[in-house]
Amino acid sequence: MPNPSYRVRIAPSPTGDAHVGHARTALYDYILVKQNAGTFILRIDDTDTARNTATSEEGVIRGLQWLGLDWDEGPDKGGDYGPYRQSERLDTYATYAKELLAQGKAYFCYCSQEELEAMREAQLLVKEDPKYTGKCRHLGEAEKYKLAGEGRVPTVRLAVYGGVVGFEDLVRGWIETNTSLMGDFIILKSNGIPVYNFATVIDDHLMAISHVTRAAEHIVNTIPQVLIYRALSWEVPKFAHFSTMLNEDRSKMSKRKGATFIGQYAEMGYLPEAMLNFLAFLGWSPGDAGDEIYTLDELVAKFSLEKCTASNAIFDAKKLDWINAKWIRRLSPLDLAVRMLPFLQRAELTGNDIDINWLSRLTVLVQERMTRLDEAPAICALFFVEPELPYAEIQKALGDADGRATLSAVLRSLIPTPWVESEIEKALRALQPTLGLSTKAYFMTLRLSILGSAVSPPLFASLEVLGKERVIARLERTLTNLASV
RNA sequence: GGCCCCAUAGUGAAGCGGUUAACACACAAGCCUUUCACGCUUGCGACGCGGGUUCGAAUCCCGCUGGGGUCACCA
Repeated sequence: MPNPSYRVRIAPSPTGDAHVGHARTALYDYILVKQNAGTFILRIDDTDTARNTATSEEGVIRGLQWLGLDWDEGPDKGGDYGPYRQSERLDTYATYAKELLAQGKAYFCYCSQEELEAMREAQLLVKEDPKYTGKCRHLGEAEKYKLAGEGRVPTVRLAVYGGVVGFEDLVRGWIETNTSLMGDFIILKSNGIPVYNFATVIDDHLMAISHVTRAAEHIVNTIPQVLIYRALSWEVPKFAHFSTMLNEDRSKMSKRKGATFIGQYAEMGYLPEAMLNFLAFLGWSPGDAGDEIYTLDELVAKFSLEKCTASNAIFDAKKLDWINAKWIRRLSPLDLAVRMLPFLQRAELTGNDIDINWLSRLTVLVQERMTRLDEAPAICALFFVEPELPYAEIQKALGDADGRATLSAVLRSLIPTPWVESEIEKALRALQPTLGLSTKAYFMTLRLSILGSAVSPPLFASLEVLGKERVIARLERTLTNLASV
């Protein structure tokens, strides 16, 4: 049942490119929204002034756009709940911090970083779990005045009173912990900028987010967030924490080990359709038997949070390859040609002046032979540049047969042949019985002599696409060189 | 180390107290075939360990082990 009150957000921090983990969360968000005729929101969580970069916001946006996961509200689109960049909402956070301060639910903390570090070390020394002692919680006005007079700029901490606090997770069930294990935590840094947990709560509430979806590493953040919701007397949204994606060695996916940014996958020649398909099945499955090739629409039809797994999943590049190959085969030749073109251009096999219809004909020949777009240059090269012809191999394929005579006959038969696959095949087959070569040896000789390799797309169709002139030229080249061997 | 999450073949997973423990990728073999690839068929291969509960546990409970996360004026 569609429910327009579904408001789901993806909230990346612009400290890098779009990560594959973000991509999967965004995909699930997108699906949830589509299923419920809801609203998908992009919010930029840029409260980390030290690590933000302007270009990474663009990178994140570009990545999501490449995947085709379009949002309804965001910094680039506007919306009724803006601004959508946390750095532009600082006054809002300050307002709520003041409210909590006024109610005595939060307080100023004048401790310096050095003092905090010293406290931590002292606690560690006596084997206590380090947590803020609450030293500044009950400071009198005079003391505050004095500390401020020393030039100390305070942070704001939320007073935590202990007790068991929990929340319902849509993929994991009830999760709780004893908050007496945590100290009063900072909600506003001394520079006036809120800490992630505080800003997130304020924004999720003000933006009327119904479902807070994110990766499992945020589970521990949820408890302090629940505390903030309570302090503000706000209702908590629904939470869903998805499994962590791991490298093949079971470590967390990181930039150091293989590709983690979706831009990298685009460059390697993965299709966005394949990427989405693959990511969807990492941490979720429809629960029925059958192949796992799904379009976005099919995912929207089948997905449910209840079927998400809570256990970590290893990012299996081999399976991604298989899905990508499947998707490449699903594209129309023209579509594939258009997508292959940038890879051919990057390899300098062609420029912009290429005939896309001719490329489509070539595409048909290589479509079933590619798992990634970046293989296109290697597979297609023989149609663009003159290959080295492997004379020794040709000689070997010929065996005892006379190479000169054989190729001359082929040349004579091909020159008058109308240049379409069926005619080429007819002519070439008709010639075979007169040559005293086995079918295998005959076609291998032709393949090596014209296509330059024992491994190639189908012979007759390749000749057609190559064009009569180039075929004749290559045969003549072989003929000359064989003669001189 | 404390706290939290997780645990079915190499990988992704189905399973929800009684099954010959699905399916998909990978791997192996065969078929198809003028090469490669596609496709098809078959095969290999799993409930981490130990206690309970029960007539009966992959399924429920406890412990252990293992993996992951998190312990910041990062998000």
